[in-house]
Amino acid sequence: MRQSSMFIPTLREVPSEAEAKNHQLLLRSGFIRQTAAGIYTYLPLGWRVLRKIENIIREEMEITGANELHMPAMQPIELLKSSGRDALYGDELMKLNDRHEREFALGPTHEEVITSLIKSEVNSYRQLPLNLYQIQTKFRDERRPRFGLLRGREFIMKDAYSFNTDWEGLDQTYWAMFDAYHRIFKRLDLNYRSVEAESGAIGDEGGTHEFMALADIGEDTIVTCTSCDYSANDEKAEYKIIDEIPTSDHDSFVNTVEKLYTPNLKSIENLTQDLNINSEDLIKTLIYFADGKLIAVLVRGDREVNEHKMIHFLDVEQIELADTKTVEKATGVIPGFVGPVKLDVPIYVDYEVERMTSGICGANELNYHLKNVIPGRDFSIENTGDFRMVSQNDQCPNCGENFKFNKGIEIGHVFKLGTRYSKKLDATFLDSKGKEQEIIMGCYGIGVSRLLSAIIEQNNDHQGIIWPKSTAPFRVHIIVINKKDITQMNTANDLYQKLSDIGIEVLLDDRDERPGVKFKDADLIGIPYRITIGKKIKENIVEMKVRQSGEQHLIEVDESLNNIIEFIKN
RNA sequence: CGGGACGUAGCUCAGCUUGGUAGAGCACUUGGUUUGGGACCAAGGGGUCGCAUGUUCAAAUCGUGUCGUCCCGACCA
Repeated sequence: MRQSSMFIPTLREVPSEAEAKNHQLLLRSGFIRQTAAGIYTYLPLGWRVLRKIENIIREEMEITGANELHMPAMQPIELLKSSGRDALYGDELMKLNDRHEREFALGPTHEEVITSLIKSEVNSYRQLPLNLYQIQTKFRDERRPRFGLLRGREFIMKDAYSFNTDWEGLDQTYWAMFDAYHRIFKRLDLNYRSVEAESGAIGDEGGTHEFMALADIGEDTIVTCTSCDYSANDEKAEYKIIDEIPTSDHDSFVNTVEKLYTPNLKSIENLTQDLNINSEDLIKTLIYFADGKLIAVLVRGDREVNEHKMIHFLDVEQIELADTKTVEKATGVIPGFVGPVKLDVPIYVDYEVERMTSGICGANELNYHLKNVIPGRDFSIENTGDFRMVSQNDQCPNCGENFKFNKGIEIGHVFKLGTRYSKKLDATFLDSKGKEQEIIMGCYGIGVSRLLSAIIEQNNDHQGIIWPKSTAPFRVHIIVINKKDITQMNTANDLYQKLSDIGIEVLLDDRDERPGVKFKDADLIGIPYRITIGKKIKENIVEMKVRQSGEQHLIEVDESLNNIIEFIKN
């Protein structure tokens, strides 16, 4: 491709709308432009890279036996109602009406569409298993679109759906897809991890893994063991439960409960400072709505509640922190002074609190806390479990070694759905004995447009993007220093033609620009190999520079083709 | 959805405090000189200052509202 005829609007300055590195570079190097918050146009270079990513995905999907199809972005709302997901997604669904005032939604994913298709087309176990996928635009009206392509409201996703007759079959498909994802992300040269995960609004019945590209900008935290191969999203992460919880308040268990005057000390921080105590000696009481019902969750003062663990333990759909008014009504006091003693709300006690010898908690009375409160004696420890987030000092649940924490960008997610959707949509088949069974499903997503951001986030320097070979928009960038110099231009054209003939993608900078401009743009765009044709052409020499390492080579024109090919191959 | 910031030329920003006919750099057009790391000279084009409304003789500037964009948090694949 000749650069003079390609639309690559590079920017000298960083647009004020972009904060994240990958977003700045995508805009500056002319890969994307913003149309609205979280909605982008992919310019020629950006689209080229997206197609490369898609093709790698396609190749690996075909290996697993998945077939590509294409579903509509627009879905009748009834379809989403049938699974209950219209309510679950709520305002995140992009809705619209047709001329007959029929309501539609722009698909956030396609479980319902494909399940209803399979329901009408598949009747027999002989037609299964099936694995179908598409690469398509998805819509989610995010509360807060962020970081360019990382969290968009319109984005490109590869979504696959598998249909099996039994759980063993699903297991096979699931791990085949899991392996395919590893191959895909390796081919994309990403630094990533696969982790145990929570399933969110998609839902699962048999487990789920996420694939996380490591990056400080990532919105998720992943926990990995420093010794064994345990790794999990911190939403999911477990830890080794320790029986002995030391409490600094040693002799308190012999004492009776004592009331403390704590005016305006609402936060853990206030309390620890003012009373000169450790946050580990505090019992934090949080009032939640669990599917509309009020509950109280107790964790140690230095811990955070893990709402996902609560959802699983209580077997509910949703859990949400109660507002101040509700808390006041239920406990008689505002948040900050709530405690478990004589509390008229079901109490769920984290293991760690259960093991405390005694603690300090809210008194359910304004400006008062209670001291020497003993779990089991002063409040019920009937319902106990692991209800908290992991922390830096926790140990691996498998081997007991220390954890390492990283930030990650979720680039892929695989789910064992089981019968979650087939049950609700009544997608069944007749087994070999003529008995009606629900189809066992799995689904598998990759955030395609998000990958563009993730790759750049991991591959850049102060000059611009450094594309890995697998996804670079072109393999070689030829720069002609002076296009009016006939020898330079002829050599460039010749080399361009020869490389193109053997299938190497070349961008030829034949623009009438000064050398500095061309060099800056080349570094910004980040094509792996740059060949400069300039004044050394008089000595029959061209230059090659590797974007990644910065190393340079002088090459004789006559040998250039072979040398370049030799070099590019590795 | 809570908190905060910003909106002036295609881009980056100044002007606003103290109201008085809208600026710079880059980009763009034309001509010329240049050509190995974002050139130089000369001459140009381009903005109802996000929108609405109020105050005022007069609003980019002050007030109110609204829309948009970004950041932090909450939430979420």
